[in-house]
Amino acid sequence: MEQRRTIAAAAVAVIDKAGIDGARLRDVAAAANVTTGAVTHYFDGKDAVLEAALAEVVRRMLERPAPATNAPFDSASCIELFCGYLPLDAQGLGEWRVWLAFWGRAMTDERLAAVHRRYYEEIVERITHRLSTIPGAPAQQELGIYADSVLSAIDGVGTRATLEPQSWPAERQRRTLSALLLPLLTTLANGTREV
Amino acid sequence: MEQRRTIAAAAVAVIDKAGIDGARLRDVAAAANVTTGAVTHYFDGKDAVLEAALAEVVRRMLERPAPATNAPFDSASCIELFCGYLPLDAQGLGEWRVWLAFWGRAMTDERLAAVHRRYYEEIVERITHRLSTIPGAPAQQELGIYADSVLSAIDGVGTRATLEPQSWPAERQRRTLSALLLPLLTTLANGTREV
Amino acid sequence: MEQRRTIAAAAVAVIDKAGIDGARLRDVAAAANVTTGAVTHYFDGKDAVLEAALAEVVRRMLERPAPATNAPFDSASCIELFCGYLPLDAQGLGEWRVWLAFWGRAMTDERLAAVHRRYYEEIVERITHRLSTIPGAPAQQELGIYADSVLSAIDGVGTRATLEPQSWPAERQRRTLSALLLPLLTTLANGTREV
Amino acid sequence: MEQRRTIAAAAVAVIDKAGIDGARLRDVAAAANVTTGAVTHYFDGKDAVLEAALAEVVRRMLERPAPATNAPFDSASCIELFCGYLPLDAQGLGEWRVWLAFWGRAMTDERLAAVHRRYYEEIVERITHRLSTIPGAPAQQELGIYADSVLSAIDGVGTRATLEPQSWPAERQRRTLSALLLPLLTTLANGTREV
DNA sequence: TATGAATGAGCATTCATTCAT
DNA sequence: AATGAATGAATGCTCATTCAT
Repeated sequence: MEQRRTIAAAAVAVIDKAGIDGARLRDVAAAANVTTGAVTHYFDGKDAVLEAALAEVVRRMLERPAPATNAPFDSASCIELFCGYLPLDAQGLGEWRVWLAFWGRAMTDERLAAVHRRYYEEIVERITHRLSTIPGAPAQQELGIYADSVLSAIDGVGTRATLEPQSWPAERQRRTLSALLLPLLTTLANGTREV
Repeated sequence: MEQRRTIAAAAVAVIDKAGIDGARLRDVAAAANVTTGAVTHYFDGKDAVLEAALAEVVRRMLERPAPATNAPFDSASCIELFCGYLPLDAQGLGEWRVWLAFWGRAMTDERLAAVHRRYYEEIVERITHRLSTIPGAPAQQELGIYADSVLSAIDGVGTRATLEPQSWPAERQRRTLSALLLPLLTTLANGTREV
Repeated sequence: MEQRRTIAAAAVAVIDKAGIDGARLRDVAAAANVTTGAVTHYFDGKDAVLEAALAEVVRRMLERPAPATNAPFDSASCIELFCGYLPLDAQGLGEWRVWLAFWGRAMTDERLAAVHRRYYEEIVERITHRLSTIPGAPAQQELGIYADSVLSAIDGVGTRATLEPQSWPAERQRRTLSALLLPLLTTLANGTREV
Repeated sequence: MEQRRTIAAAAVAVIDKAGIDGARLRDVAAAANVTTGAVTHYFDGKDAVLEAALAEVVRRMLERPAPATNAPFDSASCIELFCGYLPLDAQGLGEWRVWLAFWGRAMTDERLAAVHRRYYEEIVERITHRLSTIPGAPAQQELGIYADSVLSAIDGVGTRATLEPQSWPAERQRRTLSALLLPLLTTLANGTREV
């Protein structure tokens, strides 16, 4: 149903503004221009709305970055690709805020944790695929540790930038992620694997 | 008052178990072996209790890692030092769980955000100090970008390990952080700065 | 309309299963294989559906017992006739369950109370008619007290059997009703009236 | 706690007036001169309040009738004792209204059903004890069927009188119960057992 | 200092009812 | 005649907070 998507999007907006704790179903309904009854008509309850909101954010985060090109490998453009996952603009920041707000809940809510795991699997796969285009890169299987590293770098920078957005403009995020990944990619490209 | 500390510690335990949303003041009181009245006697309200709980976790996280030695620089031991901030054991995981649970709230609660910022400043200072012991390291001022990188790496790995503890035993955390930081430290030690 | 009857029957089934409080119009609609809109199309509201359900049960209860025969009076067969009103089998129990569920509502709902009264009038009349076949029975008018007695006996046994169906198989119901009515009928047949 | 009893009594009053369906926790609280919070402070929820209300009514019903005397057996006074269980006055009617309102719920609520069963056991025991004082009465064990009969008679008359209080003044209830029980007691006293 | 009974505003949730199709 | 999405008032329940002791 189209309304489900609308309500989920409204929930994302409300969580972005008020946090998960401050997100009331009434506000979600108002943001979606429907009544509270409509919300519970489309969802089994608040938890279901929250889960849909998380899924909505995940969907957006996955749609955002430019798809991997077939151009020959280049460290700078590779890093730029990874920067696409960072909260560089207002929209990205909004998504990260909601995404990060769910972490606290995912620890005590198995359904949310499951959505999380699925998202990370997808992201890791994408990163792995990208890294596999590096000339001299190790076998797909061995790339896992590097994909984990890249994802951790993105998460670390993204987290900091989300929690202190004033101090972390896009440029600082890019610089920090580059500082972390450039040596890694160089090492990887040189075939020097000494983990 | 000693009781304040007791209650804050109890709050940490409750949040670890039930999450911030599931943390009721009654449970905190019960965990501290006091009455609800005692809690509101020592604190102005729930937010104050939460803030104290966050401060308690921060205190523990800062006390945990071994202090920087004056031994000559060594990449492996330097990384091992940073690993000390990761959720390698049950206790560390408990702290990270609470710490991470607060991120969602810090985005909409300025007081919590302030505690956060202060903690990061302290951590960044420590990391910077450690990096400054690297032979051929750039000036203290220029080290900021590297300190940010190291902290982001720790946060990224720690976050993932906290959210998927089953899949992230200590060894995997160490390996991933090493993969990220070893090339960085090597670059830094070589004096090659090309960010 | 035939649909009214279908919906009323569905309501009876739902009330039997979930009780009056647990009977939702949605479930009634589902049980009747129609939509909620159809229910409110044929009835003015929930109360009207409930009233129709009660009427349906009353209709069934009146249809159940064998019609009085013209055979010469016989205490045993007379009692057996009255036993026909008891919840002796699964179907009868289902009717009694719904019937009894309505008593609670009838006390605060005049419309339901009216259906009740009409049903009792009909039953009393039937019982009176049956008693009037007893040789030496008093005048129709005086029989009222005995009809009330018989009806009370039936209600008392039926109530208990409905509330504790496990402990009240058909045989126990018959035995109890017989113990109550046999002395009464004997007294009546002897013309000894000393109320 | 004394308050539990107060609230339970208030619940009985509300149910008497509005029925179980119309009994809102807010009204119960108001009737008890406490807030809704106090109600849920003393009870786990609405069901618990209802259960307590039922228990309160049962307690009252058991306290009402005069205790069996040791006077020599007398049919009239024995019946008068049983009449003590009928809704002869306003207070008794109120208790019966609530008691009867619960029947509908007891069929789908095991906890309420359990309270019911316990009450009936107690009543049956009392009646059995009373019947055992009849000269020439059968053994205690055999009295069960008669106790069931007496209880059914009381329930039948009480039910009718509760549902149609206008038509069933005390006198009519007494007369009907007498008509039912006098032949039974006579039969019993004569030692003629032919059930 | 400390208690814990009591408060009551705020919330999700239920469900009969409506109405455009 | 029939649909079923949408409504929104009504209600139970939670829980931080208060206050008399």
